[in-house]
Amino acid sequence: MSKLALEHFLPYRLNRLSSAVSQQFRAVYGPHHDLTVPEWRVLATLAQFGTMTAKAIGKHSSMHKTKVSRAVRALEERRWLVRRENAQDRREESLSLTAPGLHAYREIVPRALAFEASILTALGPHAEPLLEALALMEARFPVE
Amino acid sequence: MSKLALEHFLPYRLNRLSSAVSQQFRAVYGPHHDLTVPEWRVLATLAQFGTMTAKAIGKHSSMHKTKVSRAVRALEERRWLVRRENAQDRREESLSLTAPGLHAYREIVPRALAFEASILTALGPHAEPLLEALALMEARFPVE
DNA sequence: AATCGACAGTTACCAAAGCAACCATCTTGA
DNA sequence: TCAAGATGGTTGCTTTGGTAACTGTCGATT
Repeated sequence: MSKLALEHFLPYRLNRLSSAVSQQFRAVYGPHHDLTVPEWRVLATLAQFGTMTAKAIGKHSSMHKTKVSRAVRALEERRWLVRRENAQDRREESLSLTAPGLHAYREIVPRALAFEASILTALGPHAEPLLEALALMEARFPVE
Repeated sequence: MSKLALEHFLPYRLNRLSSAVSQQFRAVYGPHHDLTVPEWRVLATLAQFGTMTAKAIGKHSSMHKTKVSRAVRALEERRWLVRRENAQDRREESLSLTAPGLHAYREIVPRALAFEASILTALGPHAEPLLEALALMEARFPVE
Protein backbone atom coordinates (compact mmCIF):
# COMPACT_ATOMS: atom_id res chain seq x y z
CA MET A 1 0.00 0.00 0.00
CA SER A 2 1.43 3.36 -1.00
CA LYS A 3 2.14 5.74 1.80
CA LEU A 4 1.60 9.48 1.95
CA ALA A 5 3.06 11.65 4.69
CA LEU A 6 1.11 14.88 4.73
CA GLU A 7 4.00 16.90 6.10
CA HIS A 8 6.12 15.99 3.08
CA PHE A 9 3.38 16.40 0.54
CA LEU A 10 4.15 19.23 -1.84
CA PRO A 11 0.72 20.85 -2.22
CA TYR A 12 0.31 20.86 1.55
CA ARG A 13 3.73 22.35 2.11
CA LEU A 14 3.20 25.07 -0.47
CA ASN A 15 -0.11 25.96 1.07
CA ARG A 16 1.27 26.07 4.57
CA LEU A 17 4.28 28.12 3.58
CA SER A 18 2.25 30.55 1.56
CA SER A 19 -0.09 31.32 4.44
CA ALA A 20 2.73 31.62 6.92
CA VAL A 21 4.54 34.09 4.68
CA SER A 22 1.37 36.09 4.04
CA GLN A 23 0.70 36.11 7.74
CA GLN A 24 4.12 37.52 8.53
CA PHE A 25 3.91 39.94 5.68
CA ARG A 26 1.00 41.72 7.29
CA ALA A 27 3.40 43.19 9.81
CA VAL A 28 5.10 44.92 6.91
CA TYR A 29 2.12 47.12 6.24
CA GLY A 30 3.26 48.92 9.33
CA PRO A 31 1.06 51.86 10.23
CA HIS A 32 -1.46 50.73 7.65
CA HIS A 33 -2.06 47.52 9.50
CA ASP A 34 -5.63 47.16 8.34
CA LEU A 35 -4.74 46.82 4.68
CA THR A 36 -5.92 43.58 3.14
CA VAL A 37 -3.98 41.53 0.63
CA PRO A 38 -6.29 42.45 -2.27
CA GLU A 39 -5.96 46.11 -1.34
CA TRP A 40 -2.19 45.80 -1.23
CA ARG A 41 -2.19 44.20 -4.66
CA VAL A 42 -4.29 46.94 -6.18
CA LEU A 43 -2.08 49.56 -4.59
CA ALA A 44 1.09 47.91 -5.83
CA THR A 45 -0.27 47.41 -9.32
CA LEU A 46 -1.44 50.99 -9.70
CA ALA A 47 1.86 52.30 -8.37
CA GLN A 48 3.66 50.07 -10.81
CA PHE A 49 1.74 51.01 -13.92
CA GLY A 50 0.00 54.28 -13.19
CA THR A 51 -3.53 54.78 -14.44
CA MET A 52 -5.32 51.63 -15.49
CA THR A 53 -8.70 49.89 -15.46
CA ALA A 54 -10.02 47.46 -12.86
CA LYS A 55 -9.92 44.73 -15.45
CA ALA A 56 -6.24 45.29 -16.12
CA ILE A 57 -5.49 45.31 -12.41
CA GLY A 58 -7.23 42.00 -12.00
CA LYS A 59 -5.29 40.50 -14.84
CA HIS A 60 -1.94 41.64 -13.53
CA SER A 61 -2.56 40.68 -9.92
CA SER A 62 -4.46 37.44 -10.57
CA MET A 63 -7.58 38.57 -8.81
CA HIS A 64 -11.20 37.93 -9.62
CA LYS A 65 -13.06 41.01 -10.72
CA THR A 66 -15.24 41.03 -7.62
CA LYS A 67 -12.16 41.03 -5.44
CA VAL A 68 -10.75 43.93 -7.42
CA SER A 69 -14.04 45.78 -7.31
CA ARG A 70 -14.21 45.57 -3.53
CA ALA A 71 -10.56 46.41 -2.99
CA VAL A 72 -10.91 49.42 -5.27
CA ARG A 73 -13.86 50.66 -3.31
CA ALA A 74 -12.00 50.23 -0.03
CA LEU A 75 -9.02 52.19 -1.33
CA GLU A 76 -11.34 54.83 -2.70
CA GLU A 77 -12.94 55.24 0.72
CA ARG A 78 -9.46 55.64 2.14
CA ARG A 79 -8.89 58.37 -0.44
CA TRP A 80 -5.88 56.50 -1.76
CA LEU A 81 -7.36 56.14 -5.19
CA VAL A 82 -9.66 57.99 -7.57
CA ARG A 83 -11.83 56.85 -10.44
CA ARG A 84 -12.21 58.77 -13.62
CA GLU A 85 -14.76 57.86 -16.22
CA ASN A 86 -13.28 56.97 -19.57
CA ALA A 87 -14.99 59.15 -22.15
CA GLN A 88 -14.15 56.79 -25.01
CA ASP A 89 -15.72 53.78 -23.32
CA ARG A 90 -18.00 54.64 -20.49
CA ARG A 91 -18.19 51.07 -19.23
CA GLU A 92 -14.71 51.25 -17.85
CA GLU A 93 -13.07 53.68 -15.50
CA SER A 94 -9.49 54.84 -15.22
CA LEU A 95 -8.10 54.27 -11.76
CA SER A 96 -5.12 56.04 -10.30
CA LEU A 97 -3.54 56.64 -6.93
CA THR A 98 -3.88 59.91 -5.08
CA ALA A 99 -0.97 61.61 -3.37
CA PRO A 100 -1.80 59.99 -0.01
CA GLY A 101 -2.07 56.64 -1.75
CA LEU A 102 1.34 57.02 -3.32
CA HIS A 103 2.70 58.21 -0.03
CA ALA A 104 1.49 55.11 1.78
CA TYR A 105 2.87 52.97 -1.01
CA ARG A 106 6.29 54.57 -0.69
CA GLU A 107 6.21 53.86 3.00
CA ILE A 108 5.40 50.23 2.51
CA VAL A 109 7.67 49.34 -0.41
CA PRO A 110 11.04 49.48 1.35
CA ARG A 111 9.70 47.37 4.16
CA ALA A 112 8.23 44.89 1.70
CA LEU A 113 11.49 44.62 -0.19
CA ALA A 114 13.41 44.23 3.05
CA PHE A 115 11.04 41.46 4.07
CA GLU A 116 11.61 39.66 0.81
CA ALA A 117 15.35 40.21 1.00
CA SER A 118 15.49 38.79 4.50
CA ILE A 119 13.93 35.59 3.24
CA LEU A 120 16.21 35.35 0.25
CA THR A 121 19.39 36.02 2.16
CA ALA A 122 18.33 33.46 4.75
CA LEU A 123 18.09 31.00 1.88
CA GLY A 124 21.62 31.86 0.87
CA PRO A 125 22.75 29.74 -2.07
CA HIS A 126 19.31 28.11 -2.19
CA ALA A 127 17.65 31.36 -3.19
CA GLU A 128 18.49 31.28 -6.86
CA PRO A 129 17.42 27.67 -7.43
CA LEU A 130 14.20 28.36 -5.56
CA LEU A 131 13.35 31.24 -7.83
CA GLU A 132 14.06 29.13 -10.88
CA ALA A 133 11.89 26.31 -9.60
CA LEU A 134 9.13 28.81 -8.85
CA ALA A 135 9.26 30.10 -12.37
CA LEU A 136 9.00 26.59 -13.75
CA MET A 137 6.01 25.78 -11.58
CA GLU A 138 4.33 29.03 -12.48
CA ALA A 139 4.67 28.08 -16.12
CA ARG A 140 3.19 24.69 -15.35
CA PHE A 141 0.26 26.15 -13.43
CA PRO A 142 -0.78 29.22 -15.37
CA VAL A 143 -3.53 31.48 -14.15
CA GLU A 144 -6.71 29.74 -15.11
CA MET B 1 12.50 55.54 -5.44
CA SER B 2 12.59 51.79 -4.88
CA LYS B 3 10.60 49.73 -7.26
CA LEU B 4 8.47 46.69 -6.61
CA ALA B 5 7.13 44.49 -9.38
CA LEU B 6 4.27 42.49 -7.98
CA GLU B 7 4.75 39.62 -10.40
CA HIS B 8 8.27 39.08 -9.07
CA PHE B 9 7.43 39.58 -5.44
CA LEU B 10 7.99 36.40 -3.47
CA PRO B 11 4.95 36.44 -1.14
CA TYR B 12 2.70 37.10 -4.10
CA ARG B 13 4.25 34.36 -6.16
CA LEU B 14 4.00 31.83 -3.36
CA ASN B 15 0.40 32.71 -2.81
CA ARG B 16 -0.46 32.46 -6.46
CA LEU B 17 1.35 29.19 -6.94
CA SER B 18 -0.14 27.64 -3.86
CA SER B 19 -3.69 28.36 -4.94
CA ALA B 20 -3.06 27.19 -8.48
CA VAL B 21 -1.63 23.91 -7.21
CA SER B 22 -4.49 23.42 -4.75
CA GLN B 23 -6.92 24.18 -7.52
CA GLN B 24 -5.44 21.53 -9.78
CA PHE B 25 -5.16 19.09 -6.94
CA ARG B 26 -8.91 19.00 -6.54
CA ALA B 27 -9.11 16.97 -9.73
CA VAL B 28 -7.12 14.30 -7.90
CA TYR B 29 -9.95 13.58 -5.49
CA GLY B 30 -11.51 11.90 -8.49
CA PRO B 31 -14.86 10.35 -7.68
CA HIS B 32 -14.85 12.15 -4.34
CA HIS B 33 -14.85 15.49 -6.05
CA ASP B 34 -16.68 17.26 -3.25
CA LEU B 35 -13.97 16.67 -0.68
CA THR B 36 -12.59 19.87 0.79
CA VAL B 37 -8.96 20.51 1.62
CA PRO B 38 -9.55 20.34 5.39
CA GLU B 39 -11.41 17.07 4.94
CA TRP B 40 -8.57 15.69 2.86
CA ARG B 41 -6.08 16.66 5.52
CA VAL B 42 -8.04 14.96 8.26
CA LEU B 43 -8.41 11.88 6.11
CA ALA B 44 -4.72 11.76 5.30
CA THR B 45 -3.68 12.35 8.89
CA LEU B 46 -5.91 9.65 10.30
CA ALA B 47 -4.78 7.20 7.65
CA GLN B 48 -1.20 8.06 8.46
CA PHE B 49 -1.40 7.65 12.23
CA GLY B 50 -4.50 5.62 12.95
CA THR B 51 -6.65 6.60 15.89
CA MET B 52 -6.01 10.06 17.28
CA THR B 53 -7.71 13.09 18.77
CA ALA B 54 -8.95 16.19 16.96
CA LYS B 55 -6.32 18.22 18.73
CA ALA B 56 -3.54 15.99 17.43
CA ILE B 57 -4.94 16.12 13.93
CA GLY B 58 -4.97 19.88 14.04
CA LYS B 59 -1.40 19.99 15.21
CA HIS B 60 -0.14 17.66 12.53
CA SER B 61 -2.06 19.24 9.67
CA SER B 62 -1.66 22.87 10.76
CA MET B 63 -5.36 23.47 11.09
CA HIS B 64 -7.28 25.52 13.58
CA LYS B 65 -9.45 23.48 15.89
CA THR B 66 -12.64 24.86 14.40
CA LYS B 67 -11.56 23.79 10.96
CA VAL B 68 -10.79 20.33 12.28
CA SER B 69 -14.07 20.18 14.12
CA ARG B 70 -16.04 20.95 10.98
CA ALA B 71 -14.03 18.63 8.77
CA VAL B 72 -14.45 15.82 11.28
CA ARG B 73 -18.18 16.31 11.34
CA ALA B 74 -18.32 16.29 7.53
CA LEU B 75 -16.35 13.05 7.35
CA GLU B 76 -18.51 11.56 10.07
CA GLU B 77 -21.64 12.36 8.09
CA ARG B 78 -20.02 10.64 5.13
CA ARG B 79 -19.47 7.61 7.38
CA TRP B 80 -15.76 7.78 6.67
CA LEU B 81 -14.88 8.31 10.29
CA VAL B 82 -16.14 7.37 13.73
CA ARG B 83 -15.73 8.98 17.11
CA ARG B 84 -15.19 7.01 20.27
CA GLU B 85 -15.27 8.63 23.65
CA ASN B 86 -12.04 8.31 25.55
CA ALA B 87 -12.93 6.76 28.91
CA GLN B 88 -9.75 8.04 30.57
CA ASP B 89 -10.41 11.66 29.60
CA ARG B 90 -13.93 12.36 28.52
CA ARG B 91 -13.06 15.76 27.13
CA GLU B 92 -11.41 14.26 24.12
CA GLU B 93 -12.53 11.69 21.61
CA SER B 94 -10.61 9.10 19.66
CA LEU B 95 -11.16 9.43 15.94
CA SER B 96 -10.54 6.74 13.39
CA LEU B 97 -11.41 5.94 9.82
CA THR B 98 -14.07 3.44 8.88
CA ALA B 99 -13.60 0.86 6.17
CA PRO B 100 -15.23 3.10 3.55
CA GLY B 101 -13.03 5.98 4.70
CA LEU B 102 -9.91 3.92 4.30
CA HIS B 103 -11.14 2.66 0.99
CA ALA B 104 -11.59 6.19 -0.33
CA TYR B 105 -8.19 7.13 1.01
CA ARG B 106 -6.57 4.23 -0.81
CA GLU B 107 -8.25 5.37 -3.99
CA ILE B 108 -6.98 8.89 -3.66
CA VAL B 109 -3.40 8.30 -2.51
CA PRO B 110 -1.91 6.91 -5.71
CA ARG B 111 -3.43 9.76 -7.67
CA ALA B 112 -2.13 12.27 -5.17
CA LEU B 113 1.36 10.83 -5.32
CA ALA B 114 1.24 10.77 -9.11
CA PHE B 115 0.20 14.40 -9.10
CA GLU B 116 3.12 15.33 -6.89
CA ALA B 117 5.51 13.21 -8.93
CA SER B 118 4.39 14.87 -12.13
CA ILE B 119 5.33 18.23 -10.69
CA LEU B 120 8.66 17.05 -9.39
CA THR B 121 9.68 15.30 -12.57
CA ALA B 122 8.69 18.38 -14.53
CA LEU B 123 11.09 20.30 -12.32
CA GLY B 124 13.82 17.85 -13.19
CA PRO B 125 17.10 18.89 -11.62
CA HIS B 126 15.37 21.80 -9.92
CA ALA B 127 13.25 19.51 -7.77
CA GLU B 128 15.84 18.74 -5.14
CA PRO B 129 16.93 22.36 -4.59
CA LEU B 130 13.30 23.39 -4.38
CA LEU B 131 12.60 20.90 -1.62
CA GLU B 132 15.65 22.06 0.27
CA ALA B 133 14.62 25.68 -0.02
CA LEU B 134 11.14 24.78 1.11
CA ALA B 135 12.52 23.10 4.19
CA LEU B 136 14.58 26.17 5.01
CA MET B 137 11.61 28.46 4.64
CA GLU B 138 9.43 26.20 6.71
CA ALA B 139 12.00 26.43 9.46
CA ARG B 140 11.98 30.20 9.12
CA PHE B 141 8.21 30.42 9.23
CA PRO B 142 7.13 27.88 11.81
CA VAL B 143 3.48 27.24 12.52
CA GLU B 144 2.40 30.07 14.74
C1' DA C 1 -14.43 17.21 48.46
C1' DA C 2 -14.86 21.92 46.71
C1' DT C 3 -13.03 25.35 43.91
C1' DC C 4 -10.22 27.31 40.30
C1' DG C 5 -7.64 27.30 36.24
C1' DA C 6 -6.49 24.64 32.16
C1' DC C 7 -8.02 22.12 28.31
C1' DA C 8 -10.85 19.47 24.26
C1' DG C 9 -14.17 20.44 21.39
C1' DT C 10 -18.43 23.02 19.62
C1' DT C 11 -21.07 26.94 18.38
C1' DA C 12 -22.25 31.71 17.22
C1' DC C 13 -20.89 35.56 14.97
C1' DC C 14 -18.42 38.19 11.59
C1' DA C 15 -15.11 39.04 7.59
C1' DA C 16 -13.50 37.40 3.24
C1' DA C 17 -14.08 35.10 -1.37
C1' DG C 18 -16.44 32.94 -5.27
C1' DC C 19 -20.39 32.44 -8.40
C1' DA C 20 -23.97 33.99 -10.80
C1' DA C 21 -27.14 37.32 -11.94
C1' DC C 22 -27.43 41.95 -13.11
C1' DC C 23 -26.80 46.89 -15.18
C1' DA C 24 -24.93 49.87 -18.32
C1' DT C 25 -22.50 50.45 -22.39
C1' DC C 26 -20.21 49.10 -26.52
C1' DT C 27 -19.84 46.45 -31.03
C1' DT C 28 -21.39 43.93 -34.78
C1' DG C 29 -24.12 42.88 -38.45
C1' DA C 30 -28.48 42.41 -40.77
C1' DT D 1 -30.79 51.78 -37.05
C1' DC D 2 -31.68 48.62 -34.10
C1' DA D 3 -31.33 43.94 -32.22
C1' DA D 4 -28.22 40.64 -30.26
C1' DG D 5 -24.30 39.51 -28.14
C1' DA D 6 -20.13 40.80 -25.70
C1' DT D 7 -17.79 43.46 -22.10
C1' DG D 8 -16.53 46.34 -17.64
C1' DG D 9 -17.99 46.54 -13.38
C1' DT D 10 -21.23 45.92 -9.22
C1' DT D 11 -24.27 43.49 -6.16
C1' DG D 12 -26.59 39.53 -3.82
C1' DC D 13 -26.23 34.94 -2.25
C1' DT D 14 -23.71 31.26 -0.40
C1' DT D 15 -19.65 28.96 1.27
C1' DT D 16 -15.61 29.14 3.90
C1' DG D 17 -12.50 30.60 7.56
C1' DG D 18 -11.20 32.90 11.88
C1' DT D 19 -12.14 34.84 16.67
C1' DA D 20 -14.19 34.59 20.70
C1' DA D 21 -17.30 32.88 23.77
C1' DC D 22 -19.25 28.73 25.68
C1' DT D 23 -19.79 23.70 27.56
C1' DG D 24 -18.20 19.97 29.75
C1' DT D 25 -14.34 17.63 31.91
C1' DC D 26 -9.94 17.21 34.19
C1' DG D 27 -6.14 18.25 37.58
C1' DA D 28 -4.32 20.63 41.33
C1' DT D 29 -4.49 23.07 45.43
C1' DT D 30 -6.77 23.94 49.44
